[in-house]
Amino acid sequence: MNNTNSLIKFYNLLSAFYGPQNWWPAETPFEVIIGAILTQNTSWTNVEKAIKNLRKENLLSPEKLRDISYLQLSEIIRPSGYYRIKAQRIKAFVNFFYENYKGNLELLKEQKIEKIRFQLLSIKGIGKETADSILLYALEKPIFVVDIYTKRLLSRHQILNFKASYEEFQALFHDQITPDVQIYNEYHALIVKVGKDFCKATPICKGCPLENIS
DNA sequence: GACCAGGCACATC
DNA sequence: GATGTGCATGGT
Repeated sequence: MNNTNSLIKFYNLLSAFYGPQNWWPAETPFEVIIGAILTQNTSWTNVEKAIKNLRKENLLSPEKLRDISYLQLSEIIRPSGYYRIKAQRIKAFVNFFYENYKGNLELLKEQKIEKIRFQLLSIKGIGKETADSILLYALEKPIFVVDIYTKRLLSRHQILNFKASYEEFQALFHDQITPDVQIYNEYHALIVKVGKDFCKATPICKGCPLENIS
């Protein structure tokens, strides 16, 4: 199969099989950012417990997270795992957010995508996937999010070696799919969905909508 | 009890 | 640049 067409074919098959994913599962863009940090190497069900705790304590705002102590925050997000380090990371983001943008998402959103990405990556605890998740799902910028499922899926379909760089995976999507926030949103969500169903660390290819491709 | 989950930073070679 | 390790809870 021609790789130029395969990513589009994958998308069409996944979209037909699963339908709309309605991502990101959050009530506000700010909540997306917090969720993006909490879900690092962590199952979403655990993140949900932490988000639920935050909501119960009415902490899902920049001001509240700025003012709460690190120790209290870490206990509240404990169910998400890595809770001490994640509390630091949330604090680091919120500090950056106030120092540079007064805690105002609209101000952040006005900036150029390259500038935002560079600034996010300079925050300790925010790497490429988290930065791109924030850009796409919270700030609605057309950038593709590469995650473990993306690497498994494309490597298993012989499109790219699993050990290829984040940028190489991302470039495939950017080159082969016209940048579009809604399409990138849906595609990444579909990859996570099919990944959870079929493309785990030990894959189950039987029944996968992409089972018979290439 | 082992394995896995929507990463990242840091040490070492 | 590549590889190894710590970080941690909760579901299967």
